[in-house]
Amino acid sequence: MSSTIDREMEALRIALVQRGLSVTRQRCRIAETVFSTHEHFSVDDLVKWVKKKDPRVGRVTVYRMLKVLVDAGLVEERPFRKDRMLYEHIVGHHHHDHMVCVRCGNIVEFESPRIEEEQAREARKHGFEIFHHSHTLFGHCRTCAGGPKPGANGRS
Amino acid sequence: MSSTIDREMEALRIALVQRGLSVTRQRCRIAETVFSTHEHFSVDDLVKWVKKKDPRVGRVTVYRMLKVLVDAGLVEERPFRKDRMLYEHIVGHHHHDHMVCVRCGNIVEFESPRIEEEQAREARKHGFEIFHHSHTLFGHCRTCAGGPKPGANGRS
DNA sequence: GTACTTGCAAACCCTTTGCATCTCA
DNA sequence: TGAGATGCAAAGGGTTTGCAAGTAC
Repeated sequence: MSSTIDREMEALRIALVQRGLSVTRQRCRIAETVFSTHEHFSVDDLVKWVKKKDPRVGRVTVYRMLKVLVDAGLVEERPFRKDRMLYEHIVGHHHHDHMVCVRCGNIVEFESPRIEEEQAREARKHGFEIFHHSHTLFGHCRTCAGGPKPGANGRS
Repeated sequence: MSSTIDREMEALRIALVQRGLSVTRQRCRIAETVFSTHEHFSVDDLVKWVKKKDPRVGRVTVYRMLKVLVDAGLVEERPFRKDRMLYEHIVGHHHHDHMVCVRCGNIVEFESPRIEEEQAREARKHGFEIFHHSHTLFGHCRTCAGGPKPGANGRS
């Protein structure tokens, strides 16, 4: 199982070298931490996790390392919240989109090849060249929507 | 033509009264300004436009009024930029999504009933109740992509 | 006249930057 | 050893809040 992380750490080292950046203790700790999570996290979350392993890693370094990880395509930004940026560790090239529960904050992932196709068609139609996209549904998850609802078709 | 704005101002007054809020000079100036634009704007843009009409309207009131307008469904937030929030005046119930050019900042609007359907199907599948969604493509617009590209099929 | 609104300034909070010290290569 | 990395503290920049003065109704 840890071989997945090993492979990702190898990809990281390559990414660093390609950019002329050094492989430092801090960068490795941060990357390891990111690679071992599959939740959406804030900078603050990441700082806490990393500091638990090694208190000698500073918040500023985490910010700077996240930029590198995003640039290398190992992490993606998720602008789900207006007060802070969230990040997600990207494994391989498996793409998915999100449904965010505005009540409990739960995040459900989904993927739809049909949407992707249709989206590509729309882009072509407008002469637009897609680099990446963000498709997010906001509402209530099964739990939050299901609670106080007998047979009705509720809406806030 | 201005009857459209008149109708929207009427809707605004109703929205205010329903919320137990007063119809003040500032709120009217801000709403008029929002209703007469169809571009995506930042708080700063709006403050400038409103102050041009009436310098006695403060930035804080604009922030507060935008919250009311969003809550009333007359304006929507567009989290296209990480450094500041953008807003858009919603006319009627005509929904559309966006393609944002990361080079020139140009915003192209598109709509696809097929995507909407597929999206609703995905939500149903996960027991998710959609309130609103955000679907944004980031890349190069026709102009920016068309420049230095002979026949290639570029991707970042 | 009273309760709500406004707007200034200051506070907040996330993020970035300046700079002296430290570390990788 | 030297260029690059780190981390502290402070600055930056958008957004929110406290509060006294002003306004709608």
